[in-house]
Amino acid sequence: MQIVTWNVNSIRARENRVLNWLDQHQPDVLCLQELKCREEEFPFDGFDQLGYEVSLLGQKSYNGVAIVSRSFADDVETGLPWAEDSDARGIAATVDGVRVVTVYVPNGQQAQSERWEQKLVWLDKLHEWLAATSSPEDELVICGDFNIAADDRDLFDPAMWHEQNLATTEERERLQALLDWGLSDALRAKTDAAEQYTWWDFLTDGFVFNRGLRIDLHLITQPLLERLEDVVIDTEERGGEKPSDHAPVSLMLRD
DNA sequence: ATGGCAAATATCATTTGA
Repeated sequence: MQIVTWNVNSIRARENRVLNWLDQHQPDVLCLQELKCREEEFPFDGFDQLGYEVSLLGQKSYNGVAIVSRSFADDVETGLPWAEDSDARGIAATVDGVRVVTVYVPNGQQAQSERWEQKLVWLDKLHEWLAATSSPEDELVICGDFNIAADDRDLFDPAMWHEQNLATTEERERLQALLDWGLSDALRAKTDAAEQYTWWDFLTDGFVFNRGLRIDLHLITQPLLERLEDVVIDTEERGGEKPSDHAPVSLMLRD
């Protein structure tokens, strides 16, 4: 089973890229973040034609998340991690027996800022929601753009990033708390290697110089850890004309 | 003193991203 996470940075700007990738790779589940559109603006037709269904939570201009699946998406839940959140940042569904949760964690803008404080609260709420609705014994994956570099191997310049937004102790503690509940960072279960980046900046042409971050993650429970085959970052998709600034990341599970 | 890019909005400039 292949479960992919991809921050597409606008589904309308990336429609052809996403459909071509989907057709070529044929994953079971494709989780998308940063749709940047309302539900009525989502390009459903191309997904239909490839034999996929789309469950989504849209929002004008910002955020927006979707679960694209080959099989029926059961028990779709939106409004995560809490019902009153005005941002479209979370959706969950059960596909082929696996509970798939995908999130777009708030960016935080700058360490110690008001947005950063809200990011910490959002992560606390995600933890509360998870603990209230799920068990570490479930076959469950939380994937998405966490906007946190788990440790210094996940940063291109640790000295420059020291205690900066995405790399602060407080953010890393929130991520660790999720792991302590009963999740494993799937890529780290496979490799200790540095430079396993999933994002490269547009501003300074980061991809060309491999100045990237690993911020797109799959966190999996023990039952899925036992099925873990590999995690594959498709850096090729970051190249060419008009890519997203994030690469698709695939969780490969044994049947 | 803080550039450089990309996307959305209805904009000819601002916000957000990470």
